[in-house]
Amino acid sequence: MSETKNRPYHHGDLRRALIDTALAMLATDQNWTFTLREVARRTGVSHAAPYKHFQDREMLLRELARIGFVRLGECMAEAMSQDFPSTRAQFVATAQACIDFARCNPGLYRLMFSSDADKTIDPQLHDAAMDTFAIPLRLLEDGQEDGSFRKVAIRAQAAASWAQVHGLAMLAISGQLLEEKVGAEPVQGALDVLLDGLCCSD
Amino acid sequence: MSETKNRPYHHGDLRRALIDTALAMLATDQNWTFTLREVARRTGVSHAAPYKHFQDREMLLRELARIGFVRLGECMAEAMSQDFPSTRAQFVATAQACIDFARCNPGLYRLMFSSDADKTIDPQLHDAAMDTFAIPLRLLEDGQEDGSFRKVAIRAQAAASWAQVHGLAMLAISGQLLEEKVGAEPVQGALDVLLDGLCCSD
DNA sequence: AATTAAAGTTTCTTCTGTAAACATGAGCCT
DNA sequence: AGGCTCATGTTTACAGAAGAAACTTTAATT
Repeated sequence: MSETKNRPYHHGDLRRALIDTALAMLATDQNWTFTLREVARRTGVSHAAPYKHFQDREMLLRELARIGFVRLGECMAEAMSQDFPSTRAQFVATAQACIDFARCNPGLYRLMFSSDADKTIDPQLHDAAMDTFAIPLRLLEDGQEDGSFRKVAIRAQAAASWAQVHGLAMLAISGQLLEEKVGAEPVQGALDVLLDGLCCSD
Repeated sequence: MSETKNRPYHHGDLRRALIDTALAMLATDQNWTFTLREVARRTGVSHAAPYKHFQDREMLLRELARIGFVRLGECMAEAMSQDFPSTRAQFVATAQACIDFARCNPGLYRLMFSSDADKTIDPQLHDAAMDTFAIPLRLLEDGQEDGSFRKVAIRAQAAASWAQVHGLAMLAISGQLLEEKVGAEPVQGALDVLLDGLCCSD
């Protein structure tokens, strides 16, 4: 009760506080159906105060998504920067990092790729997403360089890799990669399929 | 003005009419932010009438998603059932059918995989989705049988294939598979990567 | 010390979802 | 035919939300 009343009129960093509250609600509920008023209430501020920092509810959601992309990028960059016996192992570890991130933050991950995180109307969000996508791209380039990966159009390889990893992440958080459905080590197995190919080429 | 007033009290098939209106709005706006009242208004019916057919707004959305899965299944089944020189070509055509469906119905496709189409609380939706997923699964089984595809755990292969196709569809409708970004024939290229593998095995 | 502008609050309007009570009419039973 | 009944409509009511506008507080600048 010590700070119930003697809170100063000005919050100090309400923008950040609102973001933190919203991220917490997103993590708790695993959805972003919360209202802006509820966020304001939990932050202990009037329902109109958020509008001083965010044009509307959707702008807050896009900021949450942007933060999500930054964090995802950090996770993948960290996983990628360790020592590996092969580029292949490095690829798997980086992919696993993305999928783990989705598993730990399903709500946030869904938001990042939902239509509420429209990258065409928010340059900052767009850039954050692009920066994150650039991380695995470097891995592919290095892999082609050192002979680990086939030398085909890097763009196609990147699209395929990203589609695969993102697709697995989405399947994972929809509960469709459970052991009983898909065997043990489902992600490893699926990544092996991508790495070795579907066809019998040999 | 001929039928403005002399509409009968009972609609006849309001449930279907509401679904049609909602599908049309989804197709026009490419999002499902429409309100239930607006759907009712456009269907020419009072704002409470929909509740006689749908428990709440989310239930209508799940029904739209269910219809989406049925239609997607039809598209893939049709593409798959044609004559092909190889199982590989059949696989590509089926994948393309899914991605084309997403391109033609981006709003609906997004809804189908959004958290508003929660398969864990709607058995009918869950079943429709499973029926659709089963279609490419048969293709993989046949491909393993006839020696076109590697004989690895079918579940892992299915997960990888589905992840790849769904991932590409999502990238496509996010405008991230444009020629200038990803080269010509981006989908074909990405699918080739999956089919042949990322690694230099040969 | 006075002024200003950013960051809060209060108040108000318009909308939504949803519940409850009421109205209509199509189909069935006699 | 006459009347019941129930699914399917409508009307009315209400709580809560978005967002605009006008007002208040306080930190910072001059």
